[in-house]
Amino acid sequence: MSSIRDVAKEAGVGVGTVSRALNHTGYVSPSTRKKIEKAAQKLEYTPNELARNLYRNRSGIVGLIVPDLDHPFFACLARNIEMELYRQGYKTMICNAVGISDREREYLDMLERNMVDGIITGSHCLDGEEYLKQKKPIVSIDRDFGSQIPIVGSDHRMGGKMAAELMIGSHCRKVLHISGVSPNILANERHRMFQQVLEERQVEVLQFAMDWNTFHWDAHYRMAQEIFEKHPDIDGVFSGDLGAAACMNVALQKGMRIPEDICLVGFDATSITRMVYPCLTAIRQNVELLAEISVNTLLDQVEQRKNVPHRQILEVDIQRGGTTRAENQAADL
Amino acid sequence: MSSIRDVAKEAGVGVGTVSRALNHTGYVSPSTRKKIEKAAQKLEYTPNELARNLYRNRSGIVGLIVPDLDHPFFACLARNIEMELYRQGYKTMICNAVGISDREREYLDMLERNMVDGIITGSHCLDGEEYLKQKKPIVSIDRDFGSQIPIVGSDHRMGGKMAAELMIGSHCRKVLHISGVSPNILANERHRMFQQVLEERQVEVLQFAMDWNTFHWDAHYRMAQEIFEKHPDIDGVFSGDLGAAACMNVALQKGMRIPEDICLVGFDATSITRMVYPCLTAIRQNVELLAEISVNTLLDQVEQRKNVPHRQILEVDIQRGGTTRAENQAADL
DNA sequence: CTGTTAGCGCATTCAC
DNA sequence: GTGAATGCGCTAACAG
Repeated sequence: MSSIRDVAKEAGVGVGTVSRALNHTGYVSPSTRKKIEKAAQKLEYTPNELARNLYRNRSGIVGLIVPDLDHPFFACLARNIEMELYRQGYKTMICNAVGISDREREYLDMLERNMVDGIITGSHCLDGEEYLKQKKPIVSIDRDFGSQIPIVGSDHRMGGKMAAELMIGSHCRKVLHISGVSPNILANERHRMFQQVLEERQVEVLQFAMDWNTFHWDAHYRMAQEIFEKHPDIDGVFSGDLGAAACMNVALQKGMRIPEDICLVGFDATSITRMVYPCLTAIRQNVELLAEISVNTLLDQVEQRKNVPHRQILEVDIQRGGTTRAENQAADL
Repeated sequence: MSSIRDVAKEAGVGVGTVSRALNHTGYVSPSTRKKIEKAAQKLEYTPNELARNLYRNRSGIVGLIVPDLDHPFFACLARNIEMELYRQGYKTMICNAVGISDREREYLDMLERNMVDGIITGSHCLDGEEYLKQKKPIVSIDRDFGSQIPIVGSDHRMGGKMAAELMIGSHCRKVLHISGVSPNILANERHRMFQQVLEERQVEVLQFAMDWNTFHWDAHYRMAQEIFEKHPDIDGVFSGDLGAAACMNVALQKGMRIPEDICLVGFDATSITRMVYPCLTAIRQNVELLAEISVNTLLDQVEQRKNVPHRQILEVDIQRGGTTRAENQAADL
């Protein structure tokens, strides 16, 4: 671990010159530059990022908090965010919150400790207050923490409407609606809208609340079993991809035909919707754009490039699969 | 951003005392401790991790390189590794390599720059040489870089054998075997073994090579379509979960019955094998243990706790699903 | 164009 | 018990 000093000594110059030469900042004569580069090479000099960070008081790291990495939507989101951050010269530190609010809090602490330059959070365990205390940049995905923290998310309202219309177009009469329960998240608008549109058309809607912090498959599967035990007569399901896939699995197991006996619509349109057979009809979130905008909104603040809007809502669209009927499509959006 | 100096001034003591008091290291009288704590609270002092890192010459961050976060196996692995690292007081910096060897290389650079204390790599793009140059701790998952770098992985040999016996037990006569191509990875033993066992029993095996660095669903799906076009008469498929699921999807689409017309066995047994219907029979890797051992092997080096074994191979087991026949199970393992 | 100096914030000697 | 001094490795300002 040779330092810049060793290089300076080896090249017979001052440390400042070495710094300028190696960073291509400021003037340095071609001849001394050569000497320095040679010395650096000889000593296998590599700059110490830790020292640089201290001086600059920034780490070039962005914290990303997700509820669970092992969930198709968040895995995909994390991937895209990581790539966009990388493209812009930042590293991603990841935090799997899995319903442990302590972990979320500790990540916020890292903000104050200058460990990370900013945070993008897709988790919702912690009280809004904890977030509002922060002075460094934060971007929230899908949850509204109030005017202080920029939020970016999908148009859940439209998503709920689209899903409802898919149900109507499929002639469903009794649909089950699985929703999480968490305050101030955009997803709530989707749930409200879905129910409203269907009830206007006299379609019965059964609500099924799922613990918001449950993300793994087995829990979804057990839930699906419970659902069909309690409500064997439903003819439609709207849920996150995982919930819809689980219901589909149980329905098939019970010998139900899709979409004749039951229609299913997922939300997110992650790749799992295309793995199951028939492919799951789903409302698609634009994850790539979500990632890009989250990152830019954060970095605009970190680098003080410009002011950021408080709220950015992205369009959603329909991924048609084989779990809804195509006839009589609702065209009056 | 008040520093330890401000606190010292506020409390009317020296910086050294503040440091000792706040870190609970060394003696400090109860009365001055009180003063210091009060001052710290008043100034909202938070230690600057960046400065600490420089002094200690370590960051407490471990780099994790995966081919693609948006792949069920690696997402799950990353999740478990992150949690184990967290449990042991480390943060995880994630790198999605997606076949871009530059990114992998840059991560290795971060090692030398003291940005991360060690690396766990599950990616395979880069030449082994690049890795061998490193002096700081590295742990490889599934790829053998030679005696310098510890490797941890699953017993692919046994996995291949188990899969072969599942095929035999299902009376397959012509199975398609999808394998990636990459040198020095443990998975190669699985491929070799699978073929060997089947050929000993006069079962025909068609090899299908897939680009190792392709991980997303659509590519797998297209591959599956190509496979059934070229080989409509196969009655068995062995592949990674994604490949098996894709083949299953296409087979169902073609009206084939499972497992009567075609049997499928996946490798990894990620949650997607339980999403599809019927559930996919698969050889399970013990991801939790894989994560735990990788982390411990790395940290044993980072913290110089003890010497680590060069090679650690974990058992695999069978997750029985509905895509193979249960009769005539091979019991002679 | 280049060398010297002064911190970035902290933790650890070592005298007192 | 405690304070002052030293340095982790680097960069930027300032004289030369």
